[in-house]
Amino acid sequence: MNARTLCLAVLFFGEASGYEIRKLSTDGQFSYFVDASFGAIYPALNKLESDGLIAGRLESQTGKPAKKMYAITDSGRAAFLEALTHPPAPDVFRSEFLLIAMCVDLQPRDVIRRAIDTRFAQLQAEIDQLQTIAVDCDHPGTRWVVDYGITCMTASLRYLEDNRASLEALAAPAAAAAE
Amino acid sequence: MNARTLCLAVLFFGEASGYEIRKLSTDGQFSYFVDASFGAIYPALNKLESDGLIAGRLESQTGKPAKKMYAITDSGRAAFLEALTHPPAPDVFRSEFLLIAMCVDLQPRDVIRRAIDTRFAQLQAEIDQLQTIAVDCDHPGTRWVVDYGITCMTASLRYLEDNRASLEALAAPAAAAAE
DNA sequence: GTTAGCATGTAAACAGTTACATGATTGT
DNA sequence: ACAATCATGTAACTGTTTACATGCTAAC
Repeated sequence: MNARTLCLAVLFFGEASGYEIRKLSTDGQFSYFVDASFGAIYPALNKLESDGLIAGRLESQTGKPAKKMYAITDSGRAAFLEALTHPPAPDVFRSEFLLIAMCVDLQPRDVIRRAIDTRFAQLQAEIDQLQTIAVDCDHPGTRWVVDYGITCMTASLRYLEDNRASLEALAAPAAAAAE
Repeated sequence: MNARTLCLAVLFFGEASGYEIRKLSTDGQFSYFVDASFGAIYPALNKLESDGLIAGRLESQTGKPAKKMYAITDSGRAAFLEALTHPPAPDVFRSEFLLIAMCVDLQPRDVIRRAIDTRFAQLQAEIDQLQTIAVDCDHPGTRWVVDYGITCMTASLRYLEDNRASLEALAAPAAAAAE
C-alpha cells in the first residue's frame, strides 16, 4: 500500500494536514500496518490535489505555524472506495531480526542476546502503543484491527520469551566467534 | 533488508545461482521474512561480484540452461558477519487486508467476506509452506525461525477464524453500499 | 500445442528514504 | 541554552518492481 492510498484513507475519516497524516501512520491507528515518511506523504498530497481527489486550504494557528488542511473530494471518495473492493494483496513482512536468528551459529552469545533484547523492546513498545490506541477508540473497524495487532504481537512476544533460551544456546561459543 | 544482504546470507550457507536465491526467498527458508524479485537479485549479484564479495562460475547442465553459480569469498563472509552484529532494525509489516478491515463500514458484506477469504487462504498457504520446510530442516537456527513463523501465522489465522463474524457484522448493509 | 519450469539479464518507471532548509514556540 | 514539537517542503540517492527479451525442456 502506497502513500497515496494511505492519505486517502486518513482523509476519508476526516480533514487532516500532512503532518497529522504522518503522525497517524507512525504512532496512530494506522501504525500497525503502514509506515510513511514526510518525503513520501507531502509529494503524494500534492499529486492527489492536482488530480482533484483532495482539496487543501491553509489554516492559520496562534503559536504554531500555519497548516495546510486537506479534505477528500467526491472523486477522491469514489477512487478510494473502488480501490478497497479489490481483493487484498498478500501482507508484507520483513525482519532483520529473523535473519540474525537464522544465522545464530555464526555469532557469539552476547551479540545474539543484544539482538533479542532489541527486538523484545521493539515488540513491547508496539504493543503498548496499540493498547493506548485501543482505550480511546470508538470506531469499531479500527478497534477490530487494533485488537488483531495486539493479539499477533503478543503471540510473537510470547514465543520470543519462551524460546529465547533455546536460541541463545545455539550461539557460537565465545572462542569460535568471528574475528 | 536489501537484496545484497539476502544474497550474502544465502551464499553463506552454500553455493547458489541467482535463480536458486530467488526460489529460496520466495518459497524456501527465507520466504517468511524476506522477498526479492529477479530484477533485484541479478543486479545485486553482479554488484557483489565486482566488489569481490562473491565469485561466480558457469556451470553447464544437461537438459537445462547453464547456470552461474556463486560462492561467497572471505571478504564477503567478513562483510556479512559484520552486518549481523548490528542491532536489528524494527520489523516491517504492511497489510492491505487490515486497511480494508478498518474501513469495513464502507463496503457491503460480500466485499468484506471476499477480502477475509482471500487473506485466510494466503495465511493458510504460507503456514503450509513453512510446515513443509520444517519437516526436512536440520539446521537449528533455521528451524527456530520457521517455528517462530508457524506460531505467529497460526495466531493470526486463529484470530481471523474466531473474529471474522464480528467483522462481517460491521459491514455496510447492502442497501447503503457504495454506488 | 501450450503451459510451466529452468535460467539470465536489462531498462524504464516508480516509490521511497534520508538529509537538508526554514522557522516559530514550548518545555527543561 | 538546548531539545522537542509543530509544520512544510525539496532534492539527491537508492532500491525495487514490472515488463520485456531469449531459449530450452518436460509434462499434460
